[in-house]
Amino acid sequence: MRYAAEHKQNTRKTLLKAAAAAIRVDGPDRVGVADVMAKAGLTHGGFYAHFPSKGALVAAAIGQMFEEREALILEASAGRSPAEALELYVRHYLSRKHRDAKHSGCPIAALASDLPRLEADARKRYAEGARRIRALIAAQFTALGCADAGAQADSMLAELVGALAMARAETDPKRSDEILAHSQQALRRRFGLEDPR
Amino acid sequence: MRYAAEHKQNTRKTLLKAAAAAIRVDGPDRVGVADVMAKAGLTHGGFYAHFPSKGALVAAAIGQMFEEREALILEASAGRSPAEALELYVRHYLSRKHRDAKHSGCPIAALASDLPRLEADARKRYAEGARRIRALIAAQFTALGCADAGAQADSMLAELVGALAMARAETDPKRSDEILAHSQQALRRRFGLEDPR
DNA sequence: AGGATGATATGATGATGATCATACAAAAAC
DNA sequence: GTTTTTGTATGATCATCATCATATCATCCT
Repeated sequence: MRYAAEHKQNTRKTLLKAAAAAIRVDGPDRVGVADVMAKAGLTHGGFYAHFPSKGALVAAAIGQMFEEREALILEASAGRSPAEALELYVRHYLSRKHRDAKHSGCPIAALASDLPRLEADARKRYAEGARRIRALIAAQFTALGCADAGAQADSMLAELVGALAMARAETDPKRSDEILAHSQQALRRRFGLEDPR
Repeated sequence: MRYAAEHKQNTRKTLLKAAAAAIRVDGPDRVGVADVMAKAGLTHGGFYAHFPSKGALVAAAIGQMFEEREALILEASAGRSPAEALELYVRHYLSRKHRDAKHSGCPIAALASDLPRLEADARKRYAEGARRIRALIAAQFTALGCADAGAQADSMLAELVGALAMARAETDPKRSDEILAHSQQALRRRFGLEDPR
């Protein structure tokens, strides 16, 4: 059937969003083409009208995740001082809510160990996305007058990603909370972020 | 054919080691039963004489990885002061060698994002292993006279794991080296570890 | 020596999943 | 109103993989 002019683009976007959510939760290997199509209310056959292969979908979905994330970060830091923005980022990143919202959280943490196994295209998108997020953090450090803003951003991001991943892997809820709290405390102290509570 | 009394146990151990290496490199989903058997010089059919299911193999292999790692850590810290042991651990963890040795490196980083997707058995083994490694680090902090050794260990481990995972995901070798170096520098400073060079 | 044992091999089964050829249906163009 | 056009659906194909039933065959035990 013939659809409105932008229909295909809309469908593509829907597929990307569905894939971005599913891949974060279940990983690139456990997510099937048919799953993604079904989540968009379609059947598996039409998939190849939108993407040349599953690998291309995975790569594009990774791009989508980072776009979503960047938009969220920019929105959250708008109109805030650098210190406030950083404090908010850390607080959200290491919250129970973020830990439990695997379908929409930070792609760096969600896919950290999957990445080295993916094909070149997907790896490139991920690396670029990670660099952009790192740049957003570094910009705040620069605004704070830090000399080595890039190094600070790398270190902060590493602890954020590691703590979130470990908290998600931990089976004991109390220990999981503790992991988040300990890194939150450490990050606040070492970057001089005030606790607004 | 009838084999020596401990032959089956030896084979089991061989399978576990092969699985432990393969799973770290390719992930639990991309590693097939036949792959593991082939790496042990056997054919796929005999697998179920050793493990009841693939899931059981994955869980046992995760246990194996942590055993290997703990032994390595204990060996490396034997006869060293707490500060020396911590410094060495950080230096090795964030080395290019560790980054590039995916088949034998720290399982926490290698499987971080796979874990939440595995079955309960595997998750338990991983969580226990992570707790034991954390305890080894915490013990060094305690020996150094730290009051909140557990919190310090959590924070250090988080940055180690995050930095290694991100360095492995990065496609640009220079940036990858930088990520390792920045976290190494940050960890040294904040925990007062001397650079022996 | 010869049968029993037990680890491994062979080969099959059923499920799942990526890919693709072809059919369809309805809006748009005339 | 008829003809194109073009997203989507149907159904098939081929590969991979976990699982398991059964066969093999060298050694141990009697």
